[in-house]
Amino acid sequence: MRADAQRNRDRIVEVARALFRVKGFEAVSMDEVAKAAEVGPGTLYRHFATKESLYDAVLEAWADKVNTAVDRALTLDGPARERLLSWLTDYAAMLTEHKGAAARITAALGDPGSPFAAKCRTYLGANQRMIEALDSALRPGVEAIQISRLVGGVAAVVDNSELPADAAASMLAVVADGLIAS
Amino acid sequence: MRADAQRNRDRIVEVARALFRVKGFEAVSMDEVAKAAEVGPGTLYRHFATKESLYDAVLEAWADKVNTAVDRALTLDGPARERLLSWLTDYAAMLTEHKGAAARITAALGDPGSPFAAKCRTYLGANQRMIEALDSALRPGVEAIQISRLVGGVAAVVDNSELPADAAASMLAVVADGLIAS
DNA sequence: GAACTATACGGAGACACTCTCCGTTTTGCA
DNA sequence: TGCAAAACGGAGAGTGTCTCCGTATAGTTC
Repeated sequence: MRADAQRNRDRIVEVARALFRVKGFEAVSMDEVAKAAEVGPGTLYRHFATKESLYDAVLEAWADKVNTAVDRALTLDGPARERLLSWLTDYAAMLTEHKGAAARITAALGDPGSPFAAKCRTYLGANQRMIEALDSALRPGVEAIQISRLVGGVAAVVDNSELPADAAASMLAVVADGLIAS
Repeated sequence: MRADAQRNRDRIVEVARALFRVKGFEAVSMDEVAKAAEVGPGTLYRHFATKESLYDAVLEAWADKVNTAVDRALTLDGPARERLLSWLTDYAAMLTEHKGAAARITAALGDPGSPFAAKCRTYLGANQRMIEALDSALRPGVEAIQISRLVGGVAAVVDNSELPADAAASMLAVVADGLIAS
């Protein structure tokens, strides 16, 4: 890639990240991103064929955070319920970090053709590791995609309604209790 | 209201209901509704100032179904868990009946200014009746809005990803177990 | 049943948004 | 320095929501 192209691409992603984070996916127009990055719409669309693929690039650094968080959660001591709840809380917090991301990523969970497919694999893998670690403490037959969808659903509600952290926590507590074998 | 206006209004709602149910909220344009109802865009927008208010009118008959369903659920016998799960399943099914409705109604739960506010009150009331009926079988401190949000979140995920009924059932089972006092 | 007025109709179009085409400019290499 | 390939960016096509306003119609009054 030519130096000017690389510069423009980097600037677009940086500017778009700031806009998306604050205003959410829908509320940011591609023209707005192009203007803020001081490029023409044509340039923007050559780098990112659709608005979703731009969003995907914005979320790129994010998969790392998930893996770091699950590593941390796996090393914690304590009862299974506490460890699970701690992980689900971190997980939901990361999903709501960018407005609109939770619903989008969760909707893409079963769709390998989605632009967010790589993010989904990361999330599913993280939940799978958690399942294996907690093992017999969980209800039998629980799958990573179920956990991903449940927490994704909670995160999407929190995100859409802009709920405070304690509302999220009380919903996650219900989910965690439901996931623990009784 | 003049007779021709009433005729047009009725036809618009009828046509819009059919379109929304199949294609979902986003995929139906107001022009499309106007053409199908054989009125001009101006007429459509005089009756329904926004697309959301048209959707609200389409869902009008729906509140009755919720109240009927909760009445039925309250008369059932059996263990609390079964009764709760039966109600949550019905509730989720009604939310996913119209594509896109679950996320929209759930997002409006805490917003009295939303066009869906009346629907939200119906849902919250139904869950409140269920809470009172199950009483001590539920975890302490659970509120109608929590249940509404949890099930709304599950329904939105099911709707977005077009999941089969058994995927919905396994998620609702987790939620129901989490809601039952342990 | 004719005239009149308030009400409703409907199409042209303003505005916003996503995305494309193509003439112009810039870059990096020979 | 010259040149080909790559990238730029703006005009505009296509689609969507929603508005304005001249025209048509319903319902009332005589």
